Amino acid sequence: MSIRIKQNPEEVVDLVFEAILKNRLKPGVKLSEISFQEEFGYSRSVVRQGFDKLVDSGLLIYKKNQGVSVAYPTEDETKKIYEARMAIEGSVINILVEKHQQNELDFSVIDSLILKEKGHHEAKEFDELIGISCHFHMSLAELCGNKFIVNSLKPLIPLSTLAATVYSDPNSSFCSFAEHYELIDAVKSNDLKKASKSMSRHLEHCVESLDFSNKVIKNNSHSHIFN
Amino acid sequence: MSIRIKQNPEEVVDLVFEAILKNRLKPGVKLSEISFQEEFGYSRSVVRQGFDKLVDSGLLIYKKNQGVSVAYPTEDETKKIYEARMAIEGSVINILVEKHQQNELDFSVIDSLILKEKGHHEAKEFDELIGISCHFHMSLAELCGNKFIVNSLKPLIPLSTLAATVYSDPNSSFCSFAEHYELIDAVKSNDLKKASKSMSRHLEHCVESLDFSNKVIKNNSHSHIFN
DNA sequence: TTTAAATAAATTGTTTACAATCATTGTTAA
DNA sequence: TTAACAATGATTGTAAACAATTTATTTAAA
Repeated sequence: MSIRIKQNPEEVVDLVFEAILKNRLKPGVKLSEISFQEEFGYSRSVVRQGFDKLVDSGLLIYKKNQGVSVAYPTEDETKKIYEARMAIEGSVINILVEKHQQNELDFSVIDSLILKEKGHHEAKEFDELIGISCHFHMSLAELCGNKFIVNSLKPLIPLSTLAATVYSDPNSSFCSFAEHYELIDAVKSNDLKKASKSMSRHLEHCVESLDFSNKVIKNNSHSHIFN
Repeated sequence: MSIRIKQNPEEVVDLVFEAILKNRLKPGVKLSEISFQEEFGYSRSVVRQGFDKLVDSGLLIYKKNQGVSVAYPTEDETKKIYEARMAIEGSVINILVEKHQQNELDFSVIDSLILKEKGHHEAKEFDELIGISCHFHMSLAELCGNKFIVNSLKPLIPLSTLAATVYSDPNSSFCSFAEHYELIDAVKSNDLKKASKSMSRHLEHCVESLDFSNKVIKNNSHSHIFN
């Protein structure tokens, strides 16, 4: 077994990206370059490059001489994140239905994700659900086969997760699995109108499930970086 | 007059961004960190940070140990760039018409751009037209008042310019000013259907005006960085 | 006790130096 | 002449050192 030197900034990006998706990195938490270096073994310059990318995508917030912290979306930002998602994902549906009409779509990834969602839903493992739900939306974009569309959507998904962490209402369910199923069903039956409506209603429901009067979490203390 | 030390990576980004928009930086040209440092006075680390951002946005292509060069879109990529633009800008039109119906839109920026376009068009200054045309599309996105939408579209516009440089057909006109006017007219008259159609046809025309059998330019030699 | 100032510590910003890699040129042999 | 190889030069990759700034702690005065 060879010792691999970690020096790829993209790994830092993925580490933070996935940590946010899995809700292990909370909004507002400060990330210091040195702790990251010590925790994961990347050199500071590599950590910095990764952080820079994450700042560009909006997942981390940068303040001069104060480093970076995980984004903490405001109510207004949250609504605009979803407006942007609607803009992009609405078009994604258009493309998918058109592609499906020409039998160019392979649903295997999507189907297995829905199955996974169903499993976690029935087992009431709601924490797992968030991450998979995000992957579902990303997979839809990837099905378009257009990297530019994927790149456009990419930062918006974890931002939604952050918003959900801040404004989640324990009483209502966020990004429901049933709606995902309904959406895919409409695509599969070549029903553009129904699929479009399904997507817009789904995203609307996601926002409606949030409670903006109830800000949760502002935990800046941390012995280890991810909890 | 104080001497200002240049150390903002964002300035490097803007420099390259505008150079591409104004067609002064040609597709495929290699950019070396050192020449950039010597030409513009930024330190290498600052140049590097700027380049990194441009690579992330897709404007520059990065190869390990070989640095960066200006993107050179293939035919397939070009079509996907426009598919992605259609996805985003189609939704932009939806948002704008809805906003206009509630009198929330200030057309002053757009109107002055169209006037500028008209001037250059009549004066047959076609080189100037490209840059302004790009600003027109960006301004439309900015009118939405949603930075996430703007960020999504941002890299696609200069990529379109690069594609136009590679595949431009001298016989047909690219991104015509008349269609811009028609588009805005439809928005102003609250005609969603017409505005949507106008945008999709406009983008289609942009692609149709390209001649993919005729690759132009592959000029890697350069004494100075921008020509 | 509280507040303010001064000092110390920790973190970020930037440059510089060195290592690693690639591209080019020059040499030699078929 | 051409192809393969070796040596050189230039460029990029990385890390470490130093400077600047912010944050935390201590000290002193009100």
